[in-house]
Amino acid sequence: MELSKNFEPTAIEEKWIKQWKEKRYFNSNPDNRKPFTVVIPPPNVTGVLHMGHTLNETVQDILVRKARMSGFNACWVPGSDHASIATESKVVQMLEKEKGIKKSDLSREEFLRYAFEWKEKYGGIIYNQIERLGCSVDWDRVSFTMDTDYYKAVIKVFVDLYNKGSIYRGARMINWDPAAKTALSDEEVEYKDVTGKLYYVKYLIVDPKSDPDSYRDGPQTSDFISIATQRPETIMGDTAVCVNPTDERYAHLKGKFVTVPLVNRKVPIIFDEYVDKEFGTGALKVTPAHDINDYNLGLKHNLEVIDTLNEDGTLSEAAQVFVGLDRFKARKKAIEQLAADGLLIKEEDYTTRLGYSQRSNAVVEPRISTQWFVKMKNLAGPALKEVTEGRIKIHPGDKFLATYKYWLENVKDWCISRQLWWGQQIPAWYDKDGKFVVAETENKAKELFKEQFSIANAQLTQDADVLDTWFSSWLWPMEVFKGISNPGNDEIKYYYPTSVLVTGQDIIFFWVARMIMAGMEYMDEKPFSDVYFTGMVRDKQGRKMSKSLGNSPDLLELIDKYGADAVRFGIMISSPAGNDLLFDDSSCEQGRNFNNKIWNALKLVRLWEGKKSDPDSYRDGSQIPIAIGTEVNFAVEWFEHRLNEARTEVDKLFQDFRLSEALKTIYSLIWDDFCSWYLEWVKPGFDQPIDTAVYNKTVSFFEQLMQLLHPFMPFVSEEIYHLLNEQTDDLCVKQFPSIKQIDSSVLQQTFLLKELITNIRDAKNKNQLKPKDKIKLHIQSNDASVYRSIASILSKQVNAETVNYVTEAVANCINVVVQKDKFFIETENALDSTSQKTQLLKDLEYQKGFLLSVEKKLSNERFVTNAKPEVIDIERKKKADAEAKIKAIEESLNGIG
RNA sequence: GGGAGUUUAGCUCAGCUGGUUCAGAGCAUCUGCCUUACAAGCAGAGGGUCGGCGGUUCGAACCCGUCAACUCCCACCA
Repeated sequence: MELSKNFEPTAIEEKWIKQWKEKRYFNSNPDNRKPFTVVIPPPNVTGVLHMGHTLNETVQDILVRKARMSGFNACWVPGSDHASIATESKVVQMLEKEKGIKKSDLSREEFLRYAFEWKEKYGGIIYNQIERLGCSVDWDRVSFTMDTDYYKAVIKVFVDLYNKGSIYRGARMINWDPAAKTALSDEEVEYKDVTGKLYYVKYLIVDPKSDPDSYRDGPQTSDFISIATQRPETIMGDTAVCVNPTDERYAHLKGKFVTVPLVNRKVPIIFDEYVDKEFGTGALKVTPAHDINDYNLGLKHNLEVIDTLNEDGTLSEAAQVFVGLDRFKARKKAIEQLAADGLLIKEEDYTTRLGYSQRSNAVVEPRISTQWFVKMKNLAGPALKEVTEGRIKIHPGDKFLATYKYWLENVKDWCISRQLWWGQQIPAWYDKDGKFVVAETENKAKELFKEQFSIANAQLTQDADVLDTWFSSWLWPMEVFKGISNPGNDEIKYYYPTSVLVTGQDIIFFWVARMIMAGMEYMDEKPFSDVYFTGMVRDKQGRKMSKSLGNSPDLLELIDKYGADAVRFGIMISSPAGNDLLFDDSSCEQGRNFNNKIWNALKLVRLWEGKKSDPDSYRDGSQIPIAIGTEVNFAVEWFEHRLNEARTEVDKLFQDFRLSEALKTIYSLIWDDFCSWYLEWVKPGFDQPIDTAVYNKTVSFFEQLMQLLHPFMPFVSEEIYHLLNEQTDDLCVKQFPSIKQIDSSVLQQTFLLKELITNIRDAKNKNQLKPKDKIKLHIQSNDASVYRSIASILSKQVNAETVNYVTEAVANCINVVVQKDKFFIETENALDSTSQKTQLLKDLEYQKGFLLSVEKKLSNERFVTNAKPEVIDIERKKKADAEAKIKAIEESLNGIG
């Protein structure tokens, strides 16, 4: 078969995706092997994979493939998350844009029908991307957080936690998203610094003494108190003004009242330590309905709560003015009005942190509302212990342990109800009087009404709200194996706990911590043993990748351009664990080049196939026949050793989750050791045959290299594996052979050989000799035997016609000193003895300087007494070597004259 | 305001328990090569007082202190 010039990934990827799938290699069922389980962090069903996903998926696939090839029953569960709020807002948008339908015009059932349609249509996109990337997931196990059983499991957990007293319903101040018109959890709020204005407003003081009983209507004094606020539009909800009790500026105001501007309500001046005397004017307007601190103050001082906002962020009737206006428009109006009333003192620029809804990006409004909450304190304890006591290991550990601990130790209750339709509807049932029970079904609820309230045949309506999407995804590692809906089944027993969770550090609280809580609560066992946090993917300039910046490359386009292997390579090569990585197309290019390098090595080896000296003698390549020339034997032995050494190293790196290091190790093993050294060493001369045993051995090495590379670059490795030889198996399920530690005697000689080749080539180059210019090489050494096994390779690599041993200097030659021995390069070209001399002198100077530093160290008494004996021995050896080399160089210099 | 992390060649990063033939790799740059697997390649070269200062040590990129810059997380100051 004719091999193409370069590696062409597209058709090859398609072929292997299909074959792997047909042969069901990635489908897992419980058996006698140890499981290696990974559950995918379910991407949002409506999304596309961005580079962050690409990184996570690639890391998972590498771990899973490695495990599968190492004797484990590897099971990687794919799936997606219904992503309640994110999806619902997309569906709402789509309905308005494409069909002109408003959500409010639809019934819940109708809306959900559209939402499911949408999910079917767009949910497939991410699965296609996962497949194209080469992810070895078990497609029979696709899970979705709104699957029927999954839905039931979520409801079951809600009911159970409620019955245990861990879920409660109550009115609290929560984060309200006025765009999505739903409550949010604390974690769904993102704070950003914004420059706003601080407005100083006059609150006129009312003296009630004139008429204590009707102070509210009492005369206003011209005296006022100045109050700084960022939110003049909430003035109408003010129910007090608060100052610090120790603030002497305001001591005279005890018992007095102020008039709230715009609405002329009289409210008391209260005193509380909470107020910072130094900030603003030292006086605070208290708006219990619209600020968490004010709310707490209100509770403490028993203040009235006036909610002046509607759920969509417009002003409500209670505001009395600007009713129906959006809060930001109302702010403008309020400022204008205050100025007109002569109550606006001044405004100044001010930087503050505002909370934004993670999903709708609307400014979050603190709002009092009745919601469902999970008590977190009890759940947090075991989850904290699993990590602090080391049963769950976080990688990289030191960085995230502290964050994790802090959050769990200070965890607040979790608001889980959302005023949405897309999600699991809360299983609470109300009668017309507002009495309610929590039950999995309506019938069960009716029974409970009978039991608890002695009401038979109550007319019940279900709570309209759905659950936070994370309230379903925290069950993910259990419920993908039906561990909640069908507890104790064979699969959950086999696959749980999973092996490693690979995810972004941004969802450590949203998801990781809560999964551990749920796992401890429902399985009494951690959900995974290791957590590997990948960093955030940024662009070259260090900016976060985002749609709005347009700096996030399209995964499928990247794959089309470079190939999936190259993309995987590109994202892994510069991806230190836990650190952010700056992604750039050029690293994919490097991956593509690597593909070609391998491809070309394949072409070389395939060329040899027809040139085997004795085609039938060896098939298995397990032994080297005696007949092989020593030089080749040497190369084979060396590479065998090198391969095993690298494999040991790679295994160690895998254990530490240092995957990009592992990839670098393999990259350099293939490119440098295999292609640059080994293949050159065993390459037969032009038109020469290659020894069959060496050929077989080379193929075997190549196969092993591809196996080592396979987890990282599955397509090219599988393809090459099959092109190297007729195979009876596929690489993706081929088990790694055990690593033999080879006690190699050739290592010293390899160093020598490499150094010789490099130095002699360099010397030729510096003397204007082309690589193909023939030379005669004379070696002057006390121990010629060390050169015996490498002389043949050496002569070939430096293009020496002859290699012989001499006892004294040879005249008119290029002089090279390597280690302790002298080499004389005889050539027909004219030589420039000056440049040679310069070269040798430079080398001599360096060696002398080096010797000096070593001697200085060794003559330092305190070094000799304090340093470890091994270290001293090393220094002594350095000294001896340097002295020998200096001697050799000096002799060479004398020879040149 | 609290906490964590980062700072090594133009860029992205290695450098594990402190020991100068370790100051490295890959990109990028420059110079030479279409040498019969590979120009998406090969052979070379330049480039860093390891953020600043101080300390511990016989010896520090590595340990300690301090300062600076950047990044992230957490927190209710109008």
